[in-house]
Amino acid sequence: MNQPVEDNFRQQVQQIVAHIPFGRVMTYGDIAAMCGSPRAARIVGGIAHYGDTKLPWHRVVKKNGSLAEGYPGGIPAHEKHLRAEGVMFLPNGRVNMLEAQWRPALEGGG
DNA sequence: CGAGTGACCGCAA
DNA sequence: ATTGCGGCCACTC
Repeated sequence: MNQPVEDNFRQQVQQIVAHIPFGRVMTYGDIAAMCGSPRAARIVGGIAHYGDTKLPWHRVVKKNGSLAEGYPGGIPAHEKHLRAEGVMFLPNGRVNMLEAQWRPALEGGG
C-alpha cells in the first residue's frame, strides 16, 4: 500500500487527476497538498501543461471555482467539457464547488 | 548545470 | 468586486 512514488511529484498529481471521478472536479491547491506540497499549486498546473495531456485536466479547477486560463481552447472550452460531464455551473461562470468538488475522504464514509 | 518560468494561492487596500 | 504584490516549488530550455 506504500509505493515509492514519493520521489515523483507529478507522478502523484497525474495519479490523483487520473482518479478524479466523472462529473467531479479538484483544485490545484488540494491536489498539490495531497502530493505533500500545499504550496505547489502552480506546479500542478505546470504538470498539466508539461505532464501527460491524456489525463482529465479539465476536471481540475482553481480554488475559487473559476477555470484555468491556459487551458487548450480557453475557459469557454474548459467549461464545455465540464458541462458535458454534468458539472453544474453558476450564473457567474464558476463551478458549483458545493457539488462538483470531489471529496475522496467522504468516498469511504458517505 | 544554471536561470527563468508558470493551467496558483493568500493577503491587503 | 477589483487590483497589486510576494511566495512557493517543481519543471523546462
